[in-house]
Amino acid sequence: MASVHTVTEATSAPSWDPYERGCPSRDLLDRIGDKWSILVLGELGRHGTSRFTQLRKQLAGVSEKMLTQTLRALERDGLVVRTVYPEVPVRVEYSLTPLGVTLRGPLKALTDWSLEHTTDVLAAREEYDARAVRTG
Amino acid sequence: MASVHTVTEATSAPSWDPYERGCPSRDLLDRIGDKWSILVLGELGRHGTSRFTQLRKQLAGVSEKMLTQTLRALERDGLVVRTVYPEVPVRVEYSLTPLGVTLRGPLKALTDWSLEHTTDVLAAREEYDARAVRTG
DNA sequence: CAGAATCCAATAAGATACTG
DNA sequence: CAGTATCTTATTGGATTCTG
Repeated sequence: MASVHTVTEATSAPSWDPYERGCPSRDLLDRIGDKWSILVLGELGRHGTSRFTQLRKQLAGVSEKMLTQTLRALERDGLVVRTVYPEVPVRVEYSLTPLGVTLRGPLKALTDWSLEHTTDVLAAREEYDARAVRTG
Repeated sequence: MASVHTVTEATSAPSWDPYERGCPSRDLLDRIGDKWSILVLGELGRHGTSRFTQLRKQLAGVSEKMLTQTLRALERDGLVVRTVYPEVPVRVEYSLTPLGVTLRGPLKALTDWSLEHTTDVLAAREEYDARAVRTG
């Protein structure tokens, strides 16, 4: 999966044309397709708002680094908003932007599908692997 | 971790439990989230059936290796079926399985979203980057 | 045609330590 | 708390060469 963007070279203009060939802009699909984005978006969609540490626990397994990167990327894409409360110690809350909310539907369709068809896929894998063993 | 796994060892049983914590099974999301799966699925969804070389052209940019890997993974997951016609030279056709067809809806929702909101995301990125520059 | 095999460069991911 | 910095390992992706 591609680039959780190495930021540093703020390429203002993308070199691809989102309209060419009706192509669904790999760039955007990559973002939601990366390792944690869907999960983060899902959590914020369900929870409404979460703090950094809270998210870390909910996503069980994500490292601080990855969570930060994912959150930053989502923020940059206008899907998530980061609010800092200058208390002591500082409190930071994340939630979906209106644009992020429009992604909830499509995302839910996807996670619903995965929940619904997990057993099918697992079965298919077992059969495939079994056949592979027999075939050599 | 023994570095002995050269991929080739058909990992029969996954070590995670898809039912724990109502988690939307990262394993499945990972599959469709990888670099080419969505595009391949999309092509097969639109086209109905495609041959290897045909797919390579339609996906413009995929290497043989990646296309093969993606196709194999999708086949293993029961989403794509591979049919070999023992002609000379051999002809191989790929198409969606019934299970794969059930993914069309969710996937279309996603690609439609990306088409619809590309400009929004692009605008958000520019603003974010502009602010980053000002902020330092 | 439709891959398989191999090698190598680029990225991503994770662990750990440190900070305002 | 909410990160940042740094280092190391693991995984990806692509180019190339070869084959039934």
